[in-house]
Amino acid sequence: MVSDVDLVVERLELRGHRVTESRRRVLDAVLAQPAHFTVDDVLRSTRKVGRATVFRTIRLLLDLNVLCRVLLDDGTLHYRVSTRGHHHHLVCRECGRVEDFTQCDIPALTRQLANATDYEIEGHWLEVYGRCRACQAAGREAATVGAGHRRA
Amino acid sequence: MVSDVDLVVERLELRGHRVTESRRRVLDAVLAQPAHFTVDDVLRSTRKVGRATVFRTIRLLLDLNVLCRVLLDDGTLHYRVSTRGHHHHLVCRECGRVEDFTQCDIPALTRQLANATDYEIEGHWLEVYGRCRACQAAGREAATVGAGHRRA
DNA sequence: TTGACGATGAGACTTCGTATCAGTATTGTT
DNA sequence: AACAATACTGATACGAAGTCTCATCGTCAA
Repeated sequence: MVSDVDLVVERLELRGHRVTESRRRVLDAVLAQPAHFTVDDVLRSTRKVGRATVFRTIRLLLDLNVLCRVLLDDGTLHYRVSTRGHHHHLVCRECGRVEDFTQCDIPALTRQLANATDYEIEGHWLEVYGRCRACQAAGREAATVGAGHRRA
Repeated sequence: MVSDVDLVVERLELRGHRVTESRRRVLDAVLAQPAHFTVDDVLRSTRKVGRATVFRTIRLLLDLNVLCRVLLDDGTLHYRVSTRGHHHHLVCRECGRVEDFTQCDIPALTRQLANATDYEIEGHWLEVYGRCRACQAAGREAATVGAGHRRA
């Protein structure tokens, strides 16, 4: 829904932020990325923008809910253009493809938890990992490396 | 269940790892920590053990399921002695207290998702954030700092 | 046109973690 | 007991990810 440059620009302005050349460059780069990406990917494709500015802009876009964070199961943090409000990610461990989903029954869980613990639940973070259909079909056996989390 | 030094030592030996002085120091330090801690906390309380060894040992303990990782909502990674198998965390945003829980209906979610997406679900990561009873009672209003994620 | 202030970029710095590597300790074998 | 093989260690260099500082610049509004 909010995947369009103009909409983001509008949102920036509404919040009193300036729409500068640098920000536009970062924004273009971000929107041109594949499904998910690291800050480094953006850095590499915005050669005329300072490192700090790229980080600042990405943080800004997070605050504006234009981007969301995707936690890969090796612990690395990626970013993704956020196409809806609250959602979660289903990440393929093999090819890295990401699906969004919203149909988790988290409200029920929240109620359950609140009852059981007396906490006032304010938010949650859920990432699900698996193998997408294509990777299953390709028959490649997942490496199944113990329970360890190692970096790429 | 596995919060005892001897049990961990046994587990190490079973897996063919040596129980060295350094490992014992790290283990003691870890078990002496409060509910959750960073690697740095452990580093500070194990003065005679090398930095690399502390990291290595913590990774080892993760592999042995003696520790698990807790993702705080500011994005920082903490560790916690794992008292049961698969579980999730409910973290108080104010005081940092952590409760474990297992009663989430993730199997149902998994089935649902598998049907809807044709993924083969292999794992997930869920962290829930809120305010514990004590913090609510203390009446301290949560700072409500926009949607930003800032470090401590 | 001037002043205030937001934004920028270069680069130093911090934090968290891994890789390297020479040296030490332990183990099993004979 | 001697030995080689191997596990482990700590110092340190390195790397990735991100923040902070600060002088400078651009833009808006009076």
